[in-house]
Amino acid sequence: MKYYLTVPIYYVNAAPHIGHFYTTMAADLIKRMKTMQGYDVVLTTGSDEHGQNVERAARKIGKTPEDYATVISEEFRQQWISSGLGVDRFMRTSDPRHHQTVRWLFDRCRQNGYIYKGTYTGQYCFNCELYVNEAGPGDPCPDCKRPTETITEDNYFFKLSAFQDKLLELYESQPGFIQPEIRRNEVLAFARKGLNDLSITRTSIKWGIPVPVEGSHVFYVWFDALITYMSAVEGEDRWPADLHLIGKEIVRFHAVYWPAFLMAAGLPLPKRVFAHGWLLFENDKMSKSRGNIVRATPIQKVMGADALRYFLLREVVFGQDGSFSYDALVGRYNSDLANGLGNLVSRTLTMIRQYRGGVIPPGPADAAVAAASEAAIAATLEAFENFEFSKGLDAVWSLISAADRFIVESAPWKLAKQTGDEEQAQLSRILYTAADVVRVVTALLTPVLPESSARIWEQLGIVSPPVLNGLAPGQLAPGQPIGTIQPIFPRADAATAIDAMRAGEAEELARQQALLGQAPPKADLPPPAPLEPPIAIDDFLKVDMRVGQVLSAEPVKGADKLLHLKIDIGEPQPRTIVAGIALAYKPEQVVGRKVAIVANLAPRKLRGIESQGMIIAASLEGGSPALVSFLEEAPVGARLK
RNA sequence: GCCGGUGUAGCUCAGUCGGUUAGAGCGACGGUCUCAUAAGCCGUAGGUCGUAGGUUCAAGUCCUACCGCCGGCACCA
Repeated sequence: MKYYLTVPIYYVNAAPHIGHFYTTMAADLIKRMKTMQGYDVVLTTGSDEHGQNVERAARKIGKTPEDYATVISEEFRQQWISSGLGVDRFMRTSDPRHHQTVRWLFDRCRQNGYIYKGTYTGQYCFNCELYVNEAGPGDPCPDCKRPTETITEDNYFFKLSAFQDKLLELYESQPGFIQPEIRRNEVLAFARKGLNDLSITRTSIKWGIPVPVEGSHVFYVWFDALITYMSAVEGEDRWPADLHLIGKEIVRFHAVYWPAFLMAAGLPLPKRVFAHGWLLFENDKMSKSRGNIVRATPIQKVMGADALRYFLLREVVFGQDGSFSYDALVGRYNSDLANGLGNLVSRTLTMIRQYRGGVIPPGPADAAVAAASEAAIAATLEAFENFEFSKGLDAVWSLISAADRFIVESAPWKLAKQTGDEEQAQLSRILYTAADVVRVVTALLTPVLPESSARIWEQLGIVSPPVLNGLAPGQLAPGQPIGTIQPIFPRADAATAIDAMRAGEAEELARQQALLGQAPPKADLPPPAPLEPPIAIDDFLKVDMRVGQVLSAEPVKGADKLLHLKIDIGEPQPRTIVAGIALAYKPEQVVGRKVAIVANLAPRKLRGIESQGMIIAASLEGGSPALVSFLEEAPVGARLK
């Protein structure tokens, strides 16, 4: 039985962070689970290396795109190795074998009549490498908001429009093709609206896969990157994939374009596309501009690789957005792993050592506990099969909790003080029951906690760990000696651990930035607005700017952006100024504050109030203002020049 | 603007086909055992189930409107 799953190949424009880790770790978990069920599993990922952004980033630090991409690609590969993630094939889009597969697929689509050559004139976003059909000259890109540029170029087009019906039929006939449901609804809505043909080549880019025959064209990113799923296993009889595991932001490419490409080429389609949600950092979207991206490595170093895996799978409902925070991580670790699992292992083994000389005593297991084990096994496996990892883990922990309760209720330490045969046999059964739960729990957790479960097997004295198929309570073999007892999850001091993670994070960030070139690529910052034409000093001096102090501020009725300000600039009467800063500043935040105003601006009525000047503020991303202020003492009325 | 999702304890979330007194974990507080990692176990507090209507013998659950948040599409800048 074969099982082929993929995670996206990652773009070398950024170094690996916890978001990349999340997807790949989930795939590793599925792989381990399938392997334990007897499948022959292959997991692929790789690096997406082409495109103008990479060209630019490389040039900025004086490297060729190849060299630059190689460094970052290697960084990703190392990340998976050091995190213990079982990536079997790693395909780089720059790999000649991949180029061959892309060109082969293109030829097949063309032979089947789904490729044609056309001319595109219109707006183009160089950052996203995206044609913006609807936009007019100068309009911003709908994705990244940078200005688009007008271009005219010859392209090859893919007849996506020809596949609307076939795709809809696919979604209908295979309801599980796109999961979860919410993503499926989106794709359905998108496809039902009608599909436009897709330009799949670019002449404006050099760094890419050359289109057959046409020297000056290279393939567009999505007619390149997706195909690594095939090129990675070329000649292995693996295609089609059983599962593409992706983030929700690339659903359309995987659920619409990709099956269409494959249909056009007459190739089998993947069985399933599963899109997980985003990882937020303390409830904010992680982004470079916020500077709140977190890396996996420092967390793993402090808390252990398994702790991070456990946290992400337990805390975040797979498929939905979820948030990561150091606090929550340490909390989960202490309450679930240390106090729960770790402590159960420890107390069970210690009693076996003390009361039974370190040898697993004979059973049978307590009937009620065995029933709880059986229920937990079924619930966990079913949940895992449906990728409901948090639910599955919940079921495991309810078994751990049942075992703790059983131990307290049967109080083996009291029986240990009694010498009667019946009491001693009873004690053996209790210890056996507890140890058997540890065995069941550890087997269920093996795909989730690979390192820790290996250590538990060792301490339990089990040489060949059980597989998931056929796992049942009461199968622990009595008579075997246990190993050396050591804490699996020592309790962590929150403050110390969090400090260590933050410090490690800062180091790791610096290391990654060095790899990417001294300054990290600024590609995601919009270019500053173009400068106004030069003016003479006299022109500037016509603008009379003064230091003012806000005396009062109140909202303007019927306008959510406006504040009605009274500002003292040293005149007998304070100025009335209506400023569009209400979204960024509450009235009480500006009262008393020194600001800079344009004092000789012609008055203007805003919402019925005459505004006698304007307040100076920097215009930030998204249009929100940042008021100018003074570090030194600036007397009211002083002129700015 | 259209479509979809969502709103339940301090936090994260369950809650089936409408059916007794709305649950769990974490956190807080109190008690208790001693095998265990200051762990475990028992208990307590904490809820106008977003708001307002409606259907019903009965509504967290179904319907309508509105509000908040998230997402998709369209639009605006």
